[in-house]
Amino acid sequence: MRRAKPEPTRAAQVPEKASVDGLEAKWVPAWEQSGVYRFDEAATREQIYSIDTPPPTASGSLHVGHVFSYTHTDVVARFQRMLGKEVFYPMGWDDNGLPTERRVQNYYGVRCDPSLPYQSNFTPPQTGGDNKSSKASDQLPISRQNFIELCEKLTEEDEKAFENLWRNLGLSVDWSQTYRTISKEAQRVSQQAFLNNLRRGEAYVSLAPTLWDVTFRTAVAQAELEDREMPGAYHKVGFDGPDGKIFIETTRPELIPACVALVAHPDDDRYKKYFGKTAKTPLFGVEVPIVSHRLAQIDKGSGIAMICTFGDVTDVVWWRELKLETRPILGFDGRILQEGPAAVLAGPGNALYEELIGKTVFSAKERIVEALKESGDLVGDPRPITHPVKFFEKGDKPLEIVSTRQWYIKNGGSDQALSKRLIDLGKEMNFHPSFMRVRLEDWINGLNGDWLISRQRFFGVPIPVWYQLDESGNPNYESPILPSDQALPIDPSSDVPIGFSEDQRGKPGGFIGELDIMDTWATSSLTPQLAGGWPSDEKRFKNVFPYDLRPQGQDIIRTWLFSTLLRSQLEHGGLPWKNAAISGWILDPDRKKMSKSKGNVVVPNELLENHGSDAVRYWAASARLGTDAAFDEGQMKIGRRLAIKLLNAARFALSFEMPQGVTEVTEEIDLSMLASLSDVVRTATDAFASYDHTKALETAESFFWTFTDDY
RNA sequence: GGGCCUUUAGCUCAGUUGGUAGAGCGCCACGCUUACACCGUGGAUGUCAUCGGUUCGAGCCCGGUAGGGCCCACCA
Repeated sequence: MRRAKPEPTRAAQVPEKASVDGLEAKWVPAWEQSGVYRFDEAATREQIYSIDTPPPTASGSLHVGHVFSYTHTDVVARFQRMLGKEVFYPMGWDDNGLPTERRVQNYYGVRCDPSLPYQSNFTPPQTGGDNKSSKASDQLPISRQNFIELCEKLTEEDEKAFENLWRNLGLSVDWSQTYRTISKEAQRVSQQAFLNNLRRGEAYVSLAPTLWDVTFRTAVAQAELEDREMPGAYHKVGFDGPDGKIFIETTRPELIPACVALVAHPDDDRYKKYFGKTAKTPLFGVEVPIVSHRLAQIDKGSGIAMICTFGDVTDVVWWRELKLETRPILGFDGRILQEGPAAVLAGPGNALYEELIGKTVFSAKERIVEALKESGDLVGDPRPITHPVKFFEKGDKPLEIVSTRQWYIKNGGSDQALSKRLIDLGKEMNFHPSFMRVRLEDWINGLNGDWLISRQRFFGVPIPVWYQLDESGNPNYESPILPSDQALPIDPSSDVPIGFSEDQRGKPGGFIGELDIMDTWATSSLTPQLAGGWPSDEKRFKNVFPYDLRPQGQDIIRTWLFSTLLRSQLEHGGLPWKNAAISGWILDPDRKKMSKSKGNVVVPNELLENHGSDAVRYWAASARLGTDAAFDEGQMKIGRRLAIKLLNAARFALSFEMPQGVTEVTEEIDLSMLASLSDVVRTATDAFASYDHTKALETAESFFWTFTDDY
């Protein structure tokens, strides 16, 4: 039987003066106590409307944008409840991952050094440091476990602040249904889904050139990239060709020791004669083949380029397709490797390479340019340009490319059938507004490889595998040792695989644990499963999955929406939700996107205090889905005025004696009012049903003013 | 290079299947009319970015151009 919901209370007495102040303090505890928004597990699927709520990054700061989009969702939840639906409206916190680590570093003044031992009763050197990045040298190195404990402590505090904001905003969330992406349960779900992917051949490990952030010392995925315009310079450099100098133009002369070939377009008459022959690199005198490839651009620079391992992603394509040699010179720290390529060490540039060892890319470039000038291999002065350079979206230094062993999940980037299936699923999904669908399609069509999910970080869900060591102590990466499903969650760096004992860790014939953790999105992509109790609570999961609604921001279509769709297809063979409601940005009054770095962010708590929750919600609700909205306190003042007017109108209506014994409305003016009211109800209901809350608001509001002014 | 959205009153925005341009804010004038001064009543305000096409008729449909915002792309 379904639990009876409390009746809405009708105002028992009419207050002296209507006021919207203090409503939050009154209703937040009242809702909590009555449990009016609790999800009823006894409801059947037809009675349920389920929402896969975005778990905000708990380590981020609260933002008006949050208030804006979460209000859109709440409006839908309340409408569905009015229709009589049992609404599943949980809330999660995305608390694992890099943003948390960075916040902990700055907040407590520490950094993680996995080689250090655990300290009990550890007190961090500071609390409450700001979010500006502090220098690594000022941070106290602490053990992995100490670091993780601080992460857990701080995220719990941050989550409380979020919850308070949501409660004050009046979100009708079921606060008994919360989840954290770092919790044991979330780790279990995440590891289980990963193991399922692995067993079905959808997850795999591979040694390959990988985009690498030298500051965070981790691999990053395609979805986390962004381009930034950076100053650079073309350096015209001469190679010794078969019949004299061949000039190339490069922005990265420091990679000359990593050069493995020269490449030009197959149709380029200037260079055709050289294909199949070789040239010698300047300074280092390494002999490299001259090859042809369609991606070489005739009109770019001199039309012939050097291929290095690896300067950019095109180099990777050339290297792979042309089966070139590998001459890496950059380490994980972004500095020139101690151990240079054999061909370089054996050549005339040996001494110069020795000088470069340990230098950053920047200083290596300076030294190389100097050397090129001395040798006469640099023609003219470097020509300054600005060009787009790939960055990790959270990083400060350009990404490098290094060869590493990483875990991947198939995402259609190298699988046409899967790619097509995902696009078809996208077409099955209702996007609100519908034009947002093309962003998903663009993304799927533009994928150029599988999803790299491993991260060389600390605070996250461990990849749950071990590797067996052979007699010489070399790990067998091809067939990892898996835990049993019942054992999850596990941490392979402290747990031991079945059939082994701890003293075999790291020993020949024994095992080692995978150290990498999974990317945040590898867990966030499972929010439908996490909130829905998969895989243990089958009844709950069947009742809420596939969800009715996924609300989210337009900026994370390529990440959250896409990866959730992917995991759902891989695990369940279909859509994770029927509707995706996409909210827009908040722009400041100058129509620029609000962001922390611009210093134009408005703190939501102050807004709620100054204007009242209803007023802020009114502002949020007056913006359509998918449309960027200006931050407009004027609109909040109108909302506040409307709320007060409503209270006053109610006060006025309640001041009349109810006539006794009258059961029928007969006055024409009354009938007319009721007729237009029912039009309003119909229009507003239709609008809500098609996720058009602004029309519903406008219709109701305009009727209300006619009602108070004229009726 | 490809794509999406957007351009309507000073501001923020509506304008349903084509049929004489709308709201709120702001502005101006008038009103202390016991629900509301956190108010009410009344008023002024537009070459619907631009050029062309379809049509009896275009803010709306079609094509071009420009401004603004965003996404994607292998960017030596």
